[in-house]
Amino acid sequence: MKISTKGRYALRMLLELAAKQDSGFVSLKEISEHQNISKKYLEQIVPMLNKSGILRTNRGNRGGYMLAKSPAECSVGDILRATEGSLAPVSCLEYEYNDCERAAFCPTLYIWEGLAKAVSDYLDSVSLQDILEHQAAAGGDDYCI
Amino acid sequence: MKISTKGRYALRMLLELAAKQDSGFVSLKEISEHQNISKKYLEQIVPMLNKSGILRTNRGNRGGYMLAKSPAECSVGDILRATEGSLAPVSCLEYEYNDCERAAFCPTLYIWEGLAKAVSDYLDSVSLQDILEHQAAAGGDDYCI
DNA sequence: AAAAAACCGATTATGTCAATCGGTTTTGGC
DNA sequence: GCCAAAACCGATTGACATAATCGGTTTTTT
Repeated sequence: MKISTKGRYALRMLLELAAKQDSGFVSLKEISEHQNISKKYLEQIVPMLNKSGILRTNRGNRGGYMLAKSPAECSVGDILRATEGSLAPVSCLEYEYNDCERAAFCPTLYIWEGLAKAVSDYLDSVSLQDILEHQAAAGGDDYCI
Repeated sequence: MKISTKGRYALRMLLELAAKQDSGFVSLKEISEHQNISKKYLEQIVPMLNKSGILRTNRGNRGGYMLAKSPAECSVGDILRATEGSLAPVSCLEYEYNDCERAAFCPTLYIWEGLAKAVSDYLDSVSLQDILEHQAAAGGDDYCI
């Protein structure tokens, strides 16, 4: 039941972009140095966020990334779904339609559905904007992980 | 964010014990055959449940296991916490006291705390008894996983 | 033309998960 | 008392996902 580094790093990267919304495109080099995360590893995470329409890209010299939406419209749920593959707690809930033939008779399936809903509901309720505001009130920017 | 086979198998084993509450001690052989789970693998799971006071054991011939509490007192949260190691979504929340020196300044920590609470609250709200009743209404006993 | 950036994909190292193997100890029944 | 059946113990293996690195190509601005 762990969130992987991909998801956590993506969140940190996007929080930095959210804070620098008005500075135009920000390069991976800058993010990687600030966040102390390998640039090469971030390069692997970026396509996942692109595919979900979370990022806008500029290539070439002076290129970089910025948020495609406002921080308030960008939920932690969206970010983690894009980078974790899926937030489903069991594999049979990974796709929209459960193709397991025993699904109709599985006594525990509704438990996992309930858990998936609890997780999604919570993560969808928090936006990058919420975190920025919380951060402004608490005043830190030194990540545990 | 996946629940491992240990947790899922433990839940299935304990559901069988809950259903057979009045039959005295049930052997692993019987459970493993019913659930189609390797007996040897269940042997690895059992000590985790024992340590948490979920099971009662009888050794020797005619021995086996039974629930230490009533199914209504046994929550899915307790079972998964015992078998998954921890339900924490990030490692710095695995122990009661967060010993990470940056914890006070981490902008994302409160997100993970909120997620941990959402997960725990939901899983603690479901008991083996609830599943048995749901199962009686729906009528299946063929597990997906 | 050169520098800086995004992009691409292959490789490796590590670690956890899932499961198996080969035993020892305990206990009830004959 | 013996034996079969059960729980108990811990070491080993195989497979897979994670985390990260390496070595490049392409695009774009200056």
